[in-house]
Amino acid sequence: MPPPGWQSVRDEALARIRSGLWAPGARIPDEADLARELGVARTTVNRALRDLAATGLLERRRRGGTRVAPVPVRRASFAIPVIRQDVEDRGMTHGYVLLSRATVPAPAAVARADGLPSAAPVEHVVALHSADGVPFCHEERWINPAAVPGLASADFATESANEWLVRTVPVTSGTLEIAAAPASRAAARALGCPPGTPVLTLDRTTRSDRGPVTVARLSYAPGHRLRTTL
Amino acid sequence: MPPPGWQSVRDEALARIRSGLWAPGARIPDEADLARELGVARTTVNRALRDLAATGLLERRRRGGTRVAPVPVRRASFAIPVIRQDVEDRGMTHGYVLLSRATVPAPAAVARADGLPSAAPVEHVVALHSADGVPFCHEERWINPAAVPGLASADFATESANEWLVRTVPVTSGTLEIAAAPASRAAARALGCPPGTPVLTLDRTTRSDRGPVTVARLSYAPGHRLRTTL
DNA sequence: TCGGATAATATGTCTGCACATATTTGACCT
DNA sequence: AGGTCAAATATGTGCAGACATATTATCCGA
Repeated sequence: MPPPGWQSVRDEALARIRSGLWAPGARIPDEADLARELGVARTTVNRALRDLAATGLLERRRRGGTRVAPVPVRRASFAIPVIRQDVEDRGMTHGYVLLSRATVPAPAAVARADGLPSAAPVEHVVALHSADGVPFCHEERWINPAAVPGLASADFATESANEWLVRTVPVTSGTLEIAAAPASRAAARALGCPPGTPVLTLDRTTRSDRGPVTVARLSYAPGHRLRTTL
Repeated sequence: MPPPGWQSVRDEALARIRSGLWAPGARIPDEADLARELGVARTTVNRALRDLAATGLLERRRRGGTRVAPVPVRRASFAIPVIRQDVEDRGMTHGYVLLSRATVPAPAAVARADGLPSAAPVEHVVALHSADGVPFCHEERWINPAAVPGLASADFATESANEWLVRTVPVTSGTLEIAAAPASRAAARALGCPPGTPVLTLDRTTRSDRGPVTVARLSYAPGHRLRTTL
């Protein structure tokens, strides 16, 4: 009988939920009882149940006990990788081309998303990532020079702004928005599809303790899918 | 001096990463040393570092020690809620209309995604969710009757198939794919937009231990965004 | 020099115990 | 009845100590 282990406890709890023994909304035995029943320490039960609660299958409240979530709000997690790694993980070779770079006044939408004063000077960087020579992802990015020392001397011709930034600027927080949008004219040209083609877009904003760092829109080639397992 | 606590340890580690004291790729002190330095038990340090590793900021290997992830692959997690709840959480009232329901031979794409024999009989359910009366999400779903006892007597006119299923069938696993696609003719009509309009689609497959349960495509109204914070 | 067995090491996990903290229950008083 | 406050309770977290396990480093012989 090799491993009791917290994962076994979790699996046992999972089985009871799935079998209906523990019905949705119903309260389950408390940690101490389960520990006794399963012959493990309460700490171990705690870890297992905390794990299930993190995935949304259980709801726990102090003194209120633990109950099976009435509606199992599954929680899906995606790895948000550096694009080069994403491509290479698919067994393809990554290509990168800098399309343009310039200092411009921040467009209104960017200033708003980033919390920058309107029309503040920002670095505008546009690039295209490819996989095995096929356009993969169009990257349009605005960088706040005030929060990024050394920006002027960064060379985005050989390294993507994304990678340079994660290497250089310690990011403290940010947001991510996923949407479907018609390909902009520039993105369409770069991706080799007609303007207006539906493309998956990821809009990221990141901040450091020096203030807003960058706003980026990634437009993936038509047909791209984000996948995860539940 | 209120709470040392594992969260404080995590925050301290975070600060060291962000400040560059612990550089990307570099190895950090081992748990025992940190525990001594911070005046907590190793268990506490372990929990803190495990937490950071789960978010992708640290990489840990037995005997190999812990190091700062060279490229911080942030991990974003979305709650995949029941649509009604999603709408209500936004402070809007949820509406639901069943558009059609029929038993049909499984389309090839569905059979493939679900691992069903081609043209097996499946239940085809189409519905529209609305928020404050405005079209919100078009739901097209195929259900495998073989894995869902009681399907015939389910009433999808008043309750969405989604909710009925999560209430009725214990799901063991599944996949989720997010993509951008042109609105199908049916989805466009239901959502009130021209066919071909870019819409965000979520394709879900779910399985129980009885076999494939359902394949669903949710087409969100144009402009819909999935948001998360990093 | 190349393997391969062996030791060293950092993390993974369990246990038993203790105390902290959020909630709920219920007793008590008005 | 109604409201207040104190107990009871389940989870959250901490600690020290121990052993398990993966992986790396080292040593030794062919």
